[in-house]
Amino acid sequence: MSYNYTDIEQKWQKKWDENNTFAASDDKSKPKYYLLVEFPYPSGQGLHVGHPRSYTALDIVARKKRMDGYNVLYPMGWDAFGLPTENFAIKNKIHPKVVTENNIANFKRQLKSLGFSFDWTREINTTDPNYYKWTQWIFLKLFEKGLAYKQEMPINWCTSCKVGLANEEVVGGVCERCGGEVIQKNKSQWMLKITEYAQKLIDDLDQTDYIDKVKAQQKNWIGRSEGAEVNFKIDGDDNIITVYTTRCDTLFGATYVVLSPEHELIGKLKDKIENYDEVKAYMAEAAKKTEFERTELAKDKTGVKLSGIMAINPVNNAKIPVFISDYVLTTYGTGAIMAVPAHDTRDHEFATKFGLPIIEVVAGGEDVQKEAYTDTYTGTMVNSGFITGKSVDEAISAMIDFLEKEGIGKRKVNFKLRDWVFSRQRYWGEPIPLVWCEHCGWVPVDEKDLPLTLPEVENYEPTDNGESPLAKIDEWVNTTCPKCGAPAKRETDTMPQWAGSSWYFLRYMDPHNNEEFVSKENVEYWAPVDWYNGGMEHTTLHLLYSRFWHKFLYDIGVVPTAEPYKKRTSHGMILGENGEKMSKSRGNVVNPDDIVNEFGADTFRTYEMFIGAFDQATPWSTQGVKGCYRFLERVWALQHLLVDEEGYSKELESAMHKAIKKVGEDIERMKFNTAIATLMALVNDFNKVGRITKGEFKTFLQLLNPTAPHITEELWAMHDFGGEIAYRPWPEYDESKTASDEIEIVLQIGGRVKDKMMIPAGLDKAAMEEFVKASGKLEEIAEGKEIVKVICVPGKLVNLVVKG
RNA sequence: GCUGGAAUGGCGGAACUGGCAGACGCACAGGACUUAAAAUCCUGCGGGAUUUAACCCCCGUACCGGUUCGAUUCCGGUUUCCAGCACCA
Repeated sequence: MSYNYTDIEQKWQKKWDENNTFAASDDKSKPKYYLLVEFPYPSGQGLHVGHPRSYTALDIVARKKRMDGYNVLYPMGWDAFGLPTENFAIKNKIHPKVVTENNIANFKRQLKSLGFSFDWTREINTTDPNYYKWTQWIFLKLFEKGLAYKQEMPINWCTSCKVGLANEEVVGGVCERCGGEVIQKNKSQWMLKITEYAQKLIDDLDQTDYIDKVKAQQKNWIGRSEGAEVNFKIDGDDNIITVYTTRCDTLFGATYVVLSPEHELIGKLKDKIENYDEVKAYMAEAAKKTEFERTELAKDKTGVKLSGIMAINPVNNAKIPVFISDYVLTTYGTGAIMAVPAHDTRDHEFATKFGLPIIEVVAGGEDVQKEAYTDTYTGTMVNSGFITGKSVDEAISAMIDFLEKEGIGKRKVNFKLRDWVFSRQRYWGEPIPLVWCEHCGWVPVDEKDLPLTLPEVENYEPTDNGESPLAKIDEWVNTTCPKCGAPAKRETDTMPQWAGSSWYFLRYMDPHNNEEFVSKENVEYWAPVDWYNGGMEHTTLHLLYSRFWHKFLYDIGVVPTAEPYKKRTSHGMILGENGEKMSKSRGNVVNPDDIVNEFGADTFRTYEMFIGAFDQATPWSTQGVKGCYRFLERVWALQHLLVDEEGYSKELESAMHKAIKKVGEDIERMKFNTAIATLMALVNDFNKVGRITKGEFKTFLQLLNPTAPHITEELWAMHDFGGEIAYRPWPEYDESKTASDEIEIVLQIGGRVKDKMMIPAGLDKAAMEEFVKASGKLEEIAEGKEIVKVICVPGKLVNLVVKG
């Protein structure tokens, strides 16, 4: 009988489905293990081979953990709000809800065809009103605690999607999703105060077991810097310019001050600025540029001096000029800087262009008139009054003490992280459950009236004036104030796609609860997620947002842990066969359906794990898939070698124990490729020996089961080994049996292998040296040369140092 | 520029704490089976020198240097590539 993967796989998938084999148990007395993969956005393209890399990996871990006796939660759902669905709906005149349903059906079929052990009884969908009721509820809690606020501010506006974007969604000056041009546009937007959690989001990374690059990238994005704010008086005026600097030790070298073109002081000083027309023109010019243009044109510094305005350097009372320039960002620090051209490249460039003085205050560089000396942390202060002669570190703390004592400055920590723009002017998202009342202001919709559902509309096209499509539906917009009953209007913006995914891992713990977003009992049992795997592209978006929401929920006492995810790992991308990123335009996309049809799900899963190091990008190889198919065929053929004998045979006993240990450890370490290599080597061993005992076959099937569940269950059932592998404990190994009685060691001279010999296992260093010396081998390989030194490494080798 | 990571055969990749470099797979070559091909099975497979053959020898983990009895692994420096950030004061 040959290996008929299609029949086998359908048979077992049906069985698992009907029996809910992998539903997490409600038995809370068992130890739990919560594994999470990012739930997909059900796009029209269907599953990509990149999705199953993550799903298969944690499916293997899930199956292994079940065999280890854990109550495993491994759920799946749909992150289904979002622009592509809406755009498709508009183009094809189908309701987004219908598009979503169709896409989900297709995704689900594909996922099931791969035999993942998801708990489908807990499936969730962010667009389901029973789900987004709680997304809205959490938003209202944020609003209640003052963490959601509406503000008129310049936002990133995608001209193609006609929607505002969060900073995290703008990549290289263009829209992350569609690549369209992003401009700055003033709009009144709902914002979430993620900045309030900036410090905690950094600090609490210490409690987590995230891979280093994720931690590094999050810290980088939050961008903490320590420095000081310093006040500069304006000569003959009461206004003060406050600047932010990380290097207050260089204050004696500050020869001018620069304001961002949007700085509010410019308006206040209007009457005193002699060249206001010129200044105004520059401001207008800067406002027209997109943020991208401003940074792209960085090579050439531009700016205008505010004639008639002089600032006073507080440490030496020098009168210094004030400029506006777009190289100073309004959104960071105070929107104003003190310029130290001797020790900052940008300031140097600007000073050179405008003929401003350059004063060296840290010694050690070349000629600061020619080039800024920026590598200054080891230098000594010069030309710096009371801090002259101090090291940079000493100078910084001395200066901060001075500033605080004199009341002209203070220590200050800044973050690059900005508040989260939370409004979207689109239809296919969660309605923001707030009502605007002339008398009461923004009033939350009553909790009992949640969910506030999306109205049925004819037309969900975005409007050119930046209003949400919901704004056109009068009967929905016009309502009464929940507080005073007066006529009022609903907020018409919707939430961004990131809202639903910011807490979904909590809903899986209790997906059908109508009273609470999750019951206390369940969240206390299941939280936190033990292991979360997902793409690096979500590090600064989803991962940061969901940590923020979770921390908030922790602070209001509804979840028991400060961090949502204990461990976070990330898989590498699967590239096209040509080594390029897979994309439709490059024509190198591989469809999982084709692979499943031609080789089966078990082959697909095995190949995806064997393809290369899990955390690294690797090109797809159709030949490689065939190799994995051959392996499974050889596994199928093992039954012809089966002999009626329990236990392990003498010659393979050690190999079996080693394999159990290695495969188990490799799964924990995400070394799936070497776990499979071990199993392949084992099949080679069985063939070499020419027979396989029942004990060996059983153990082998169990070790392979997490990777290739269908074929292994089938072989197990065919040979009446009893029950199903999925419910059996993981095989045990005996450490003492992983070593053979005799081991081969290497004899070296000067680190070069000269010979090998067999010695008894388990000898300590002295005994080993004794044994090797007694064998006479050493003299033999030394070939008459004098042996100066003998280095013994137990169980490994003997190295000689010889003379002559 | 900053932060993180990587570089090993024709290819994907192994090598746990410094101890036999190239596991496992692919591709390729030769052989068996076959009328033939495919499939399958067996053998070989980093480079070089040498040889009837085997043994043996030399070089080799991006590059230069160091530490060590011994370095793919540790240290210093260089180059290239990938990812993220980027006028963040």
